[in-house]
Amino acid sequence: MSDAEPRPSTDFIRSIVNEDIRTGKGDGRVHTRFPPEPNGYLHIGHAKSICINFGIARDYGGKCNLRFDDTNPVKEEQEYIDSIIEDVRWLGFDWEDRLFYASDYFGTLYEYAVKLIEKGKAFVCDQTPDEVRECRGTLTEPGRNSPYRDRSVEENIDLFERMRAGEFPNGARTLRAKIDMASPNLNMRDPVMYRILHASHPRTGDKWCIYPTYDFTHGQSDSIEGITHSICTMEFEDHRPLYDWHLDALGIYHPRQIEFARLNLTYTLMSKRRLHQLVKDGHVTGWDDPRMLTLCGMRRRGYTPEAIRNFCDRIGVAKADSVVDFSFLEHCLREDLNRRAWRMMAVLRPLKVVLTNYPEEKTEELDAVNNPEDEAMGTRKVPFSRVLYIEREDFMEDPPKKFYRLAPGREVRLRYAYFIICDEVVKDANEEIVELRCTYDPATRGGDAPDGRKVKATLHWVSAEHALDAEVRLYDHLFTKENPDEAPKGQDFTANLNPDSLEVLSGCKLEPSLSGAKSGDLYQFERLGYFCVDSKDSTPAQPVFNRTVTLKDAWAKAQAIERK
RNA sequence: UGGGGAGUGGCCAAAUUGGCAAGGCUCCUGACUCUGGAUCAGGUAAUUGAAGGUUCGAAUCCUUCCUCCCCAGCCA
Repeated sequence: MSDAEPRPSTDFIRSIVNEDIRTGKGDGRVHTRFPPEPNGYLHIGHAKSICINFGIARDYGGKCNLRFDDTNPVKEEQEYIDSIIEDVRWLGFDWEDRLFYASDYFGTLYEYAVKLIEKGKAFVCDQTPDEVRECRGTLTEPGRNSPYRDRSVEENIDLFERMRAGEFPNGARTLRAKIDMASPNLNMRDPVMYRILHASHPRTGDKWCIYPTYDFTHGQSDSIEGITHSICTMEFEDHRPLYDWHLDALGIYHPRQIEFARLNLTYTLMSKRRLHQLVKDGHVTGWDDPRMLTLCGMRRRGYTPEAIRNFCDRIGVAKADSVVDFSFLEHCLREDLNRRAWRMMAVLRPLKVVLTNYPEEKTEELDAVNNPEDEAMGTRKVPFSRVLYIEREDFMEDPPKKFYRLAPGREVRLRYAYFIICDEVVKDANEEIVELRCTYDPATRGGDAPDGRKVKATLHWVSAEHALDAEVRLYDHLFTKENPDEAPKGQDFTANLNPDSLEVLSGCKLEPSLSGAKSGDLYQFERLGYFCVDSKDSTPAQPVFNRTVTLKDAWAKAQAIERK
């Protein structure tokens, strides 16, 4: 094995896992978890986290739990729980019987809290939110102790029990960890462990009126589940000392928290707050709008789980802030679609072509390849007749040098059909081109000339008589700027919304094989891009297709550069 | 001006721990082609944030500095 493959480099998290296994930490066990808060829909950034957590479990023969971090009933809803379960499953991951909720542990967490009170490591504080803020200090100044910090264990226990019993209104008291108000890490300045929230919880209903905070919940939940590596994003790095403090104070099993940089993508926004805003303010049609980088939006757009997973596996895992080019996501998408999608012909902006030397009543069935990348996908028949549609942009009356499609007097090939020559351009009163009159060469049936002559272009087409009508939705980036947050003074990201992010085309002409198209089928409309049936709005009578992504298009690119 | 992180071609990102700067995306050529797709071949692009220092040798070690990100929710 002299020319061994260079071993794929391991990211820093896997290096840590390797080291832990080598040193026998945790008996060589690997157990991760994906811990979403059910307060919104999952997006491509979550996919990265999902792929890391489930991927590491898979690679090391370990396990990965799905755990909802549902400690804030005022923001969380069953709708989100349902969508998250659906999306993680769709992405292709399996948590077997390990679907958990932090709320499953509310009882245990309460006991843990009592334990810390008994150890003198927690106290009930009567300060108002404003007073807490007041005493917290600033980035450069230490905080001051709460006047309630030195209550007796008995009084703390009594008050905490009464908090639980519902004796006090929201915000009246909190349970706080007794750590260090002078800590340079603000998270360590006696952080709140429990707050009073008279709110109904999607899972526990009205059983509780006090709820543990993230900091008092996450590590203990990890501990309870026997998590070995608790992987989260960088903004929690400051919380790690607190994560560790709770676990040590409690003296329970202590997982290790590891932080990585969250995903950013050009032309897209990832924060849930702003995703909410886009939906709420009607800039998109919903969480599953195909322009959204939510998993449900991407699914509706035609992204495959395979493409998303491959993308996540290839972008790498590191701690430095980064912004991945959107074109890389598209690259991964096309790579998958190219080898799986059925090739079809569809004309989006039809231009009528009449073959003047083709018999009026005649129809032929021509053979077309379903996928040149995969012979096993076979061939199909495509009907051909005297009147056809071609793409408007495939004809130019007065073409520039680099344009080598159809033009007056020029010969091109109709894919899988015949060579045709354009003899005449028919215009209406407004000088609009409404029809092309062409002649075909019967000897070129199937697309090859027996005399060996070549044509520069091959066009897609659809027989008018046999065509299916459809609506096609073309999508572009939701934002015009690589960084949507880069807005003019006084304006926010909505100033960068792309007015052309959606273009709806009606009266598109599809080849008849598409009549059986159903949601989830992957298609390439030849020379145009990849398309899918819209899962919401399409009906057999009125089909609606979404453009998932265009094909790479050297001609379009050259034109775009020329226009600049 | 406290604390915590991070800086490697335009964008991600490796570099077996001091040994002669991978790979992918983008971009540009060319070949091939019944998709201006795919594929194949090649190319442009990095004094590794900066300056000093140690060393035969530094992206890796030491000093100083610069820049960016996160933290003052009873959100996660």
